[in-house]
Amino acid sequence: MKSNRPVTMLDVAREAKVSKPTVSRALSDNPLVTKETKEHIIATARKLGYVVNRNAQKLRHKNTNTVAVSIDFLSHRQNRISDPFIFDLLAGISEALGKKNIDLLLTSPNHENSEKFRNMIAGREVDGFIFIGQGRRTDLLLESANFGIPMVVWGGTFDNEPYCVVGSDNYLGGQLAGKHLISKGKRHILMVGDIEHIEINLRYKGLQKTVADSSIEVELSHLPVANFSYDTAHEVAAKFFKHKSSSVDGVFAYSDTAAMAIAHALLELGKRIPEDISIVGYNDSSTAAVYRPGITTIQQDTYEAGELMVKLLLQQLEGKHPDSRLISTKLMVRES
Amino acid sequence: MKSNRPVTMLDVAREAKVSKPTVSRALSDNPLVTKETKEHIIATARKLGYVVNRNAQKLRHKNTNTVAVSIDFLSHRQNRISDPFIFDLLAGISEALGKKNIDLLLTSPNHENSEKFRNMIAGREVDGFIFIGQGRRTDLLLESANFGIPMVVWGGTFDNEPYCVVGSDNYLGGQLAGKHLISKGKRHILMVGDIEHIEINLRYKGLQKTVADSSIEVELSHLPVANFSYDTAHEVAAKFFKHKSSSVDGVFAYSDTAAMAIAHALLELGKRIPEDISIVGYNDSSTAAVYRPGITTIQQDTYEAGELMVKLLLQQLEGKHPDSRLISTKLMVRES
DNA sequence: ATCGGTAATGAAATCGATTTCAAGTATTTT
DNA sequence: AAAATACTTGAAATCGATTTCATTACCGAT
Repeated sequence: MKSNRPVTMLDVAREAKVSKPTVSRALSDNPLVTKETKEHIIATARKLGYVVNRNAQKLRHKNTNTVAVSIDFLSHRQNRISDPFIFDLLAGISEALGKKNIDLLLTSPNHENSEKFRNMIAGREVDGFIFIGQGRRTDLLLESANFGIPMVVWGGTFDNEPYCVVGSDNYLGGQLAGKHLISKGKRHILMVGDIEHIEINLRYKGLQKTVADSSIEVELSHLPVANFSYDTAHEVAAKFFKHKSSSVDGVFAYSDTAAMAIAHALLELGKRIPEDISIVGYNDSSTAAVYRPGITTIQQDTYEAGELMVKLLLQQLEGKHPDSRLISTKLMVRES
Repeated sequence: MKSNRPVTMLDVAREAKVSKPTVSRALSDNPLVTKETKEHIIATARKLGYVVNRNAQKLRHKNTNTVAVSIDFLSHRQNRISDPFIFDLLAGISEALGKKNIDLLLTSPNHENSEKFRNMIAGREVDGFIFIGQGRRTDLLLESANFGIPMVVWGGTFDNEPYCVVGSDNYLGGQLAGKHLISKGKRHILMVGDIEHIEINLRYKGLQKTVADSSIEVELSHLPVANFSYDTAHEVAAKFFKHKSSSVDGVFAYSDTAAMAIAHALLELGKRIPEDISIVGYNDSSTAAVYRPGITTIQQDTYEAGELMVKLLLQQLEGKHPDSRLISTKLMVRES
């Protein structure tokens, strides 16, 4: 006549002929309890199949042991060819949290305001937030920061941002791309992307520096592209290279998707890659590897990124105010 | 002299000069409370910035209102070119749960056993599980099912699986691929993939049926590939098409990644796509769209999949035992 | 033999909500 | 006017753990 009521700590206490507090202490390995009673209690707990009720525990402990990761899936659905990079980042965060035994609550932003985030903190659902892939909603991020929500954001750092940002070292990325192209003998580099965009601007600055420091004379020009889609990049590149019989022999694109689109356009115009024009992308998205020609790109260590974001968030939970940080980037050389 | 203690229901009760239960009822829109007191209470709650403590609520309610989604990120890290499809699926699930106001806890399997899953259920952390992208760990899934964990699995259905599976309609997918190739005038179709694999086997059966039903005479053969990576598929295809000067003019590959690898190999051998050989992939991963030539593939509605998985899980939580289900698939025609 | 100190345990309070049940008030019925 | 019936409300119990504080038992020191 087994009842369906879940096994509670009291059940274990009764069975082991001790009191509730002793069971609690034994299971949390408190030194107050003798080794013998501890073992006995652990054994009976296992025998009864006891599992601690996390909600009761959290209520009493007042800790949530949970971090929210916010991804804007809706905006991602809209442009389907968005970076699988976000997924890699999520994997890195998941692993880092898992190692510390912290739960990961996956959430999407409320599209009106940041009240949802505030409520999740106030309602003791989560201790803090990691925001990835929502560069376009800085309003929500600023609101959240104003509420005093512990948070780390993936993206570009701008001066004095009111929250902690972790992002790619865009400046270094630009330098790496420049050095690579120059070392391949390219003498006229075209930067494709909107340099009003903070992250891309930093890459451009890095590229500029490398060109300026080069012992060889290298020309640098720039082609702005407003929109992030494959098609737009393809169109802009096709137009640019068709009309101008330019001397450009190296391209640094704002993303791998753009790099592929540009490669596509160039091949259609009969150019050879990399003999005539060499292309470097950004992100090392999984697409870059299987594309033909393989896209040379700037790779970011998503594992390191996840670890770092989690670390910085935990520091905030301890009351610290860590600065924004950059993660290392490196060049991934492929055919292009 | 503002205290830092969080605002509780008792604070609201005192401020509004009513009792705790009345506040509780007012906030949950219980008809027992008069409209006036309700409004008054809601107003003071807002004034004090009160947010219900979810842990206390869950403890008392005994519901968790949370579903776990398990993805094996580690195995994904290993083969980097794994389907971004998993990400799309996750997005679909996230949206479906969000609509029903259910929290999504993202978790990874314990690599030894399924005890972690059991504890999450017993510890009232989550009500049930959705498993995606871990077809290779059926042992964990079976263990979990034996524990009586409410669960839905993404993948291939096999007869009498002891848990609820949602997957692509592989048989229909095979038929669609076959019809497409035949309509493009192809007369010798090669199925590439391991037909011991349940899902791929179903696609093969669908393809066979279509070939058999065709008014035109069509030859069908099969090339097994053990491993799921790009490189293996490329190698196997290169060898096959180099040695055999075969009559194959249509290929149905087990995935988009394989389709691209095969296309790659064929182009290297000087074949034209689709003039000489036409290729159909599977999954409509984001790579398939940007690849050149664009890969014709079988698309699955991930939005629908997410909705369905959530629906079936909720049915289980109501004590029902829904059958496994297939989601609709359709042909996405591109250049290949 | 008494005292002080330490080690191990348990009774009761607590975390912050919800629910049960009793009680009070207002309204209608006879 | 008394009784029966609704409506509202609140006191106390409850969910399942942890923590505080008091208590007991045992040891060595005086």
